[in-house]
Formats: sequence, structure tokens, C-alpha cells
Amino acid sequence: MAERITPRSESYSDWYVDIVLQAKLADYSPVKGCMVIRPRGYALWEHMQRAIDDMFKATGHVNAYFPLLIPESFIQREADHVEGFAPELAVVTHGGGEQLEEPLVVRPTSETIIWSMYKKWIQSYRDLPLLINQWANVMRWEKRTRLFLRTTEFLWQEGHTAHATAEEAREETLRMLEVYRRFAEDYMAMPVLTGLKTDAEKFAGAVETYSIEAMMQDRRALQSGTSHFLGQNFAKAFDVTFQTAEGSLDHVWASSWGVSTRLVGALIMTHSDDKGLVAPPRLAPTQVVTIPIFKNKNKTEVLAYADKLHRRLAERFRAEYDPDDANSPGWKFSEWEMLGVPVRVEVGPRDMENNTVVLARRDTGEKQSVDVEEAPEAVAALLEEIQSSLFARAKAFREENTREIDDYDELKAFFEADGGFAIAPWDGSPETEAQVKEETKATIRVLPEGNEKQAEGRTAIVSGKPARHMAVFAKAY
RNA sequence: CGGGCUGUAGCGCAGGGGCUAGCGCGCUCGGUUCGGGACCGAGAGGUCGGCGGUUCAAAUCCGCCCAGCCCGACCA
Repeated sequence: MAERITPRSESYSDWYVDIVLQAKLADYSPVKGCMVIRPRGYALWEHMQRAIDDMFKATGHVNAYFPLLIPESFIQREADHVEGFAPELAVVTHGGGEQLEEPLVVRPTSETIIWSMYKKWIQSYRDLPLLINQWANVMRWEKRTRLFLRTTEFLWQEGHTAHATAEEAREETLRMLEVYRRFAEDYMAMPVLTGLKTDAEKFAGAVETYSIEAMMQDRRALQSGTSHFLGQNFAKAFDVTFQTAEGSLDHVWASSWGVSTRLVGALIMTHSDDKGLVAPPRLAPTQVVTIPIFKNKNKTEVLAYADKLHRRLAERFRAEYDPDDANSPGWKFSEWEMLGVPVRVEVGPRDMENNTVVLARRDTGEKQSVDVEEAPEAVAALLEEIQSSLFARAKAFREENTREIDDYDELKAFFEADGGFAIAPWDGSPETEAQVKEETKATIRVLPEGNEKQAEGRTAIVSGKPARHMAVFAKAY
């Protein structure tokens, strides 16, 4: 079969690529590392965008748009920022047939251009807080790319906020981390761990970076969103000051936070199976597909029955209808399963006689027969049920593959075997972190909230010193 | 950016200096089918990844480049 999906057991990476291509989510472009997001993939992103954007608005943020091109000198203003991004910048050197006086960088992120503008817009504490988000594309010249997970150009949102105090900026950082957690769990049905990144893993230019981390089906961690407390780093680099109520002059405090089209990759790897994409109902491009099953002699009647049902469903759901007589029902079942549609409605002569329809759920394959009049209600209930059961299943999987490990040999063995998330006492030193990475390929994904307390009285792996943190180790994407 | 594998019709592949480049699936048209990837008949579809070289002759041999996948070093 030409359209076979490589089973996960055979090759997890091939499986992932097969799903992306065959569920028509994206395709390769002629330019290395770039991809075309196809309508079904883009629909997933649009539904994500809508939900996240609503959450931003509900927390007082407004959208704006800053330009793609940034003067090269801007990137160089903040020392860590330059160092972090220099190797992955795309630079425009020519325009209008002439060499530019100053090269322009294609934004890898927009802190610098945004803070250059904030300098103009902020004078007084009355101008604060400034809570701006933008939806944009960015470009990072990655060495090794993977569809959705790491592409040269990707779509994301980046929030950039300015505050009068460090406390406020910190609160904002954590508030947005929590927004991401809620989005991941409520919409993507993807359980995530939240916590602080170590210095080795934090964003170039941040004082502190927090992230949400999800476990994929191959037990590797995927960083799915980040929120940074920037301190006064960019305010100082761009000299953004404000006058306080008391009349003194102070640098502004900042946060920035983002999620990207990488979330589409996260969604795929969290739920899908060997038959194709499994999309959580709240984000699925199509939520319910109606497939009529007819013979030539009853075609007209069945199509009328199915079409009427489809139209009722379309009033409430993102619904599609597949009456094509070129393919058999069985073929359509497989096809729509590959595309990840959560609920399939089958209607044939037998259903017509009994005034029923058959509902099949994508996640388990289970079928049930329901009264045709109650079909929309039943579909609604089933979508809810699938949404929560996907979350429960993903969470159970993560828990089964999460272990608390005190002993370094055991940690090594853990990552030599199936791996997963290992929660281990850590002495807080970059050296031991690097050694673990060197010897196991696992890195510290996050330091969860309250981890310092849990580490009290314990002995750190590797060094044997008193532990300062309980760290979550995992192999990461 | 290093190591490995790959690139021939939309997809999966065969062919490996010589005459008109094949097969399966898909696609188009006509007909029969239809409750888990149906069938018959007729058709359309190829700069053999690109550029250059060797040769009377290159999909085939050689060089360079491009792209994809895997494994490493760097990253959302």
C-alpha cells in the first residue's frame, strides 16, 4: 500500500513524518528546513491561536505587529542575546539591488525591536504595565530541522510586557506560564510539567526562564512553551526608563513568553497512533464526518437521510460529509481516521430502518448506535468524552514513565532502557548537570515549583553533596 | 556542520552504457459495486533531483551541488 504509515514500534521518527505528510498537515518546501503548512495543519494552528488569543485578551493583553527586519546592531545591544542568537541569524545584506549600509537581521525573536519602541512609548509609571503580544513568523537558521518541531521559519506568538516593579514582572511571567499550562491541558489534552529552567537551558537574555514540558509517546520531553522573566536586561540595553510616583527614575522590568507551531508537533506526538493523526476534539480541523453507506438501489434515500443528518451536525460542529461513490465505506473509514477526525458517523439502510446512526470514536475505535434525533447531542457528549479520555490517557502514560531516582547508576540505567522523566536530587551545579548530559544524553527539563523543599535532607546524584533541587531529567527534542 | 542511507510518473519501487524506461497503487472516462482500504474495460501522466564532465551514445560511469531521513555536536 502506497499510503502506509510506518508503525511507531518500527521507527518513531518515520512514523512522525508519515503522519504529518499523510494527514496532510504539512509538506516540504524547496528551501531547506522550511515547510508548507497545509490547510489541515493550519486549521489546527488557527484553533490553537484562537483559544490562546482569547486567554491573552482575558488577561489584559493587546495585539500589535512589529517588523520582520531588525537592524543588526540591535541584536548586539544585549550581551547574552547576541551570543545566543548569532549562529542562527539570517541576515539581509542587499536591498533594491544595492548593498545595505547596515545589514538587517530577519527576526529570530523581537525583544530588541520591541524594546527600542518601548523606549519611545514609556515615560511614566502611568504608562505601565504595557502588555503587548504579537503573532508573527520568525527565522532561526537551524542545523537540523524536523517538520513542526524545528523549522527554519516558524509561526508563533511572542508577548512582551513592561512593568514598574520586579514583582509585577515576575507575576506576569508566572501568570502566562499558567495560561500555557491551561491551554495545553484543556485544549490540547496534553499534560505538562511546569517549572524553572536551569541556567544552561534558559533563554539568551533572560534572568529566569520557565517552561511547560510534555512527554511524547517515545518518552522524550518536548518543551512546548516558555515564559521569561527578563529583569531589566533589555530595559538597560535600550535605556527604557520611567518616572516613578515618587519622582525617581528607574529602568523598566520585563517579561516575554511564547508558543509556536511546534505545538502542532506536540499534539501529533501526544495522541496519534499507527492509523494516523488523533486530534483532540477542541482543536480538530474536522470534528465529525458523516459517511453514508448505500447501494445503488437505495442510494437516493440513504443520501437524503445522511445529508439531512450532516446538516444538523454542521450547525453545531466542524462537520464534513463524504458521499463520494468512487470509494468504498471501508476506504473512507481509514482515510478519515488517518486525518484524525474524532467522531465518524456511519449511516446506512439498516440505520434508516431503525431511525438510528452509528457513531465511531477515533481514539478507541468503539462504535455505538444512537437514535437519529439524538445524534447531535450524542456527538457532543462523545466529543467531550474523547477530549477528557485523551488527556487521561496521556497523563497515565506520563505517570507510568516517571520515576523518582536517587541513585546515579539507576539513573543511567533508566536512560539506557526506555527512559522517561526521572525526578532526581541535584546539587544545583552546572558541572553535574553537564556530566549527566554527557553520560546519559538526558538534560534537566525543569525544576518544578516547591522542588527545593522536597530536596531537603537528600543526597544529590553524581556529586553526593546535599541536594538543593529535585530536578526533572529527560531526553529532549 | 561531521558520519550513514536515499532521490526514476502523484506515492511505493524495478531497471544500472545502446533501440519506444517499466511494475503496483493512485489519477481521468465508462460501467458494475458499497456496514472496515471492491472490480472490469479504456486512457492520461517521465527534463530518471540539478549542473558539469567522460563517451559515437549517459537514468546508468565520474565530479560538484541541492533536498529528505537516521545518528552525533547547537536550538522553540
